[in-house]
Amino acid sequence: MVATRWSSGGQAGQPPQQSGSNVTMEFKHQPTVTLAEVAEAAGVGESTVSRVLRNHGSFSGKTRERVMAAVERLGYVPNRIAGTLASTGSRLVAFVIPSLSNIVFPDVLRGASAVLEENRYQAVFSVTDYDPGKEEALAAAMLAWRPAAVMLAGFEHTEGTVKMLRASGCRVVELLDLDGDALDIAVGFSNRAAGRESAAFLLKRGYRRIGYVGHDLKRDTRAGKRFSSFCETLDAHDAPLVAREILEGASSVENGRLGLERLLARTSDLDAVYFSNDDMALGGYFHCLAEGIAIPSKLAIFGYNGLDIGRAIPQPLSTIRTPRVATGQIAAQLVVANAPPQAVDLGFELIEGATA
Amino acid sequence: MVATRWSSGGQAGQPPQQSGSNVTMEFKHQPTVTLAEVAEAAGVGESTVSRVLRNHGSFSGKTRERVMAAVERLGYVPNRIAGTLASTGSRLVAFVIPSLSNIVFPDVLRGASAVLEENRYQAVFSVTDYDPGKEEALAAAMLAWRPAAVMLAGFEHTEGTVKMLRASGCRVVELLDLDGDALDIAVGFSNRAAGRESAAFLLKRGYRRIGYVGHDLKRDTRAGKRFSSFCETLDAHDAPLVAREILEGASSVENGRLGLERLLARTSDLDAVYFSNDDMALGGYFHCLAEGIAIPSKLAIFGYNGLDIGRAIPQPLSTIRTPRVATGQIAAQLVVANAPPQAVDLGFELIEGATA
DNA sequence: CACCAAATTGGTAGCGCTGCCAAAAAAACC
DNA sequence: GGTTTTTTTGGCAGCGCTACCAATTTGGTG
Repeated sequence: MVATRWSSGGQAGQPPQQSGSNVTMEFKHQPTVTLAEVAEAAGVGESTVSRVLRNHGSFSGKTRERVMAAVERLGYVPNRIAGTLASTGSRLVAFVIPSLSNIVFPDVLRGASAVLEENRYQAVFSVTDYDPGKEEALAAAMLAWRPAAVMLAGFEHTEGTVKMLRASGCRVVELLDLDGDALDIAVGFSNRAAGRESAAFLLKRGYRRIGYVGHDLKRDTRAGKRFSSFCETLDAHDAPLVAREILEGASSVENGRLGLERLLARTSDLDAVYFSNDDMALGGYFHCLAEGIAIPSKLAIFGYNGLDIGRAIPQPLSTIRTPRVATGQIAAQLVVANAPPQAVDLGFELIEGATA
Repeated sequence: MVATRWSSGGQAGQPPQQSGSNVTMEFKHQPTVTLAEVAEAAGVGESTVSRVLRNHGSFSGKTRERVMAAVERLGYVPNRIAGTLASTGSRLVAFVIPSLSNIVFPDVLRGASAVLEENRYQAVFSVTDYDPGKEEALAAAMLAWRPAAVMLAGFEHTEGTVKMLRASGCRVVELLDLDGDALDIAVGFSNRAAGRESAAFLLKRGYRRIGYVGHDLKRDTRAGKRFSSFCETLDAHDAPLVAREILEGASSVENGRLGLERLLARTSDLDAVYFSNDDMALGGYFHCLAEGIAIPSKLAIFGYNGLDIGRAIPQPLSTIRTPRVATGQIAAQLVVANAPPQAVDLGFELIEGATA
């Protein structure tokens, strides 16, 4: 694998080049049409226009027509900033997520975004990189937009974050975890149960010398919960974890591959390895493919997440499939409906696959 | 691969269950602290508080302390909705993206989000599902938030979208494409060049009987551009495309696998296959693994995107690596700097890999 | 045609903050 | 000490819209 060359003119990081065209175009905001102007043009009052546009309150058919005509003619676009300020409660929903590299979060956003768009809500987001301090800062910044709800990953937040969210008066949804006390609404599944069932499955299949390959557990606390209950279950069945390899940094296929390589270098007689998630597990799978390690006869592999790609490899990956998109959907539905505080358990599905 | 059971209490899709706890908690917005209250508490004027908080204009050290103390004591959180309305120009940046399933877009968001957060901008997004009509509707909804900029994928938009964006007066950034006329700013690379170079590479390697497996081209116009210039290049070298298999729906590993299977069923004597992207190519790769088709001696595989996973499989995938994160970063930087209209070519990198 | 209820409509006070301007206080200077 | 500058301050008019309320029109009734 060789990087041959960079192509097509510009190089990344170079000062941007300008296209030949219109360099002197608009730079500042041009005067924008307001509700008052529409009202004037339509020959009606401001509140009437507002009512027509929101289809709220009563107005006659011909008033409606005149207003819509004026809106069309002037190219009016309502200003939701002003609307939100004037009314009570915004239609913004804030997502404070750990990462966009881990497909889990785009999946959640995808589910939520579909529901929110249908209900004319707007999603805003920021990324914490799994840093609780950054989470606090970003949550604070989010609250400044007075969202209808803030959605966060899991239950582990700084005191400051919790205090702020409590005081904010907006809905709080904690996602993808159920092992802990919810601030308001929680939607997800139990990571402890997932760890437990993964262990139980491997034991049931007769594996006894089990190892673990994972990524940074202090940051990804949900992975940490899976791992600890996985170990507890092994202990309870008298087959304690034989070896572990924890890699710095985020989960990735490459880290999974590297992790398994290192683990086996130290402890070669394992019969199964539990990975912190499917990305890592795929790395392990590829390592075995490349090294000619027979799966699952020589070594079994078990992941977590149930990514689609796990079903497309020659031997379907044994894993636990989590309802990530549904988590986003349900969370959004509850927010839209202003549902009472509750914890919703979406469960998960154990996929037996062919690797364990 | 068998789905054994759903676990841990709840079932997905079932009516949400309530946790035993506090069902009667807060439902409506609690009174929130305003700037005026802080001013009162600190014994200064409103504008003074505003100046201190934004660190703008002048004020004495002790005034600053008193204000900050009051802010702390009351737990004041500035209201950016009001702030934005009162000032000129918002710090919202709107992303109207085709998909969150295709990793390309989370990658772009990731790059952009980092830069935006540093500059105290806020990202908002919505997802079009590659539907130009939906793009128009969502762009309109976005403009209602009076963003500083709207970021879209590519150049193919409806007339209505273009008109609206032009009239909006806000900055427009078109991402991931360079083959067309930009409305304002464009950041990306040439998909046509990518298609051309992919073809040139395969030809240079001596492949002559080349096929294509792709996903829905009408929707993903950038993939369409790559494909058409790929074909033109083959034609120009007297080795026209031998066969193609276009699958409905989004790109996925499974579709790639299925596509190659179908393609080979019809045309078995190909020596190389070009895929619409790496997801599809990985599917093809796995198909070959499963069927024992030797790569690249019996069949070569070439992708597009340069996903990390392509480097972790036993034979690194031959592909073109695109600067997705950088695209987001540069785009965000240009917006933050209010740069003049321009087209920035970030180029791409051809990875020779081991599959072609 | 007078009279009352229902359906429409317009006026206007904010929503919480910023930007401008003039007033007040502090510092510098003669 | 008296000015002139410079630095700090507070007041207040909006930003564009919604919510409330009162005014007006419409429609029906007796």
